[in-house]
Amino acid sequence: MPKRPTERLTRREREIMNALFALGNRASAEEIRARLTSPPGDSSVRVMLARLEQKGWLRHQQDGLKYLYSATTSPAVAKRAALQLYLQTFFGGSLTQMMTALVREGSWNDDDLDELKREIDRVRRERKQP
Amino acid sequence: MPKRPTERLTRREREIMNALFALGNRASAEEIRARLTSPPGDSSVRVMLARLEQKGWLRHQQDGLKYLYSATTSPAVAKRAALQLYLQTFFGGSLTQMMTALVREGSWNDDDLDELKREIDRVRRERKQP
DNA sequence: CTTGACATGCGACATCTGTCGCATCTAAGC
DNA sequence: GCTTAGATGCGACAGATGTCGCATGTCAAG
Repeated sequence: MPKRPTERLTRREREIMNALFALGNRASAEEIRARLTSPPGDSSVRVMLARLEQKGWLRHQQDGLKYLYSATTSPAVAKRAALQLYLQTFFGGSLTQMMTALVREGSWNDDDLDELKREIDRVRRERKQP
Repeated sequence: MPKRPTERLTRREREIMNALFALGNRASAEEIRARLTSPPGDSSVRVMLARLEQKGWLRHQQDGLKYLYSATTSPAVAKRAALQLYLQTFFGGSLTQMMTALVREGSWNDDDLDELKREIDRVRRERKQP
């Protein structure tokens, strides 16, 4: 009966979820609090965490005295959703367009570019034999 | 005297800004409204637009009878900020890591991969002569 | 057993959000 | 000159949001 996340996230709630993902989807109230902009009191953060859990976005597990929180939605799914929104907003939904733009605009060193090329070749090679 | 955006954006406000960028940073209230999830009444949207303008995130210009809105922050800057947040949240801030991950996970066709490689080569070549 | 250091969670509350109805104001057509 | 279609913006308002203080509970050290 882990309730499915339904209601939408507020600004602070979204911020908390992001912090949680940045922390590897496993963190205490205090670790999360430290990552928030203008960190509110610990009390406030725990209220938000409780609300998020209530809404079905989080679960917690006891760890000694404290709770460790993690998202019910997997990071992979959240990551994909966030990217989708970003693409839709700034690149008309085109992943290719974004990639080429980033290659062009990013500040890359030769090693990065090499690695990227290697990755491309590897993917293409694996594609040949399905 | 175009006031600098200061206060933070609410969920709906963020959604409106995103819609505006997706529309090429130049759109009417109605065009924006159509892009929102569970579009509210037109009256509501115009209140939000007015608030955003009040807060310094938007400006408007008359176009016949109606207003055309655009962000005071350039799309380029907004794009960069959004990416930064995404990277921080899901890839520890590493652009390289994200790129290789996307090459690996994305569903690419050969043309896309070719174009990407070509872009990489072009960037590397231009780098050689600074 | 008392005390401290940490945690959780409840109740309260000022403010912000999101939404709408309606009064107005053009511009164009009868 | 009326009327109509399409816009803007004001005032109101219920409910959501974000914050905190404090009561409570637990473990470990004195």
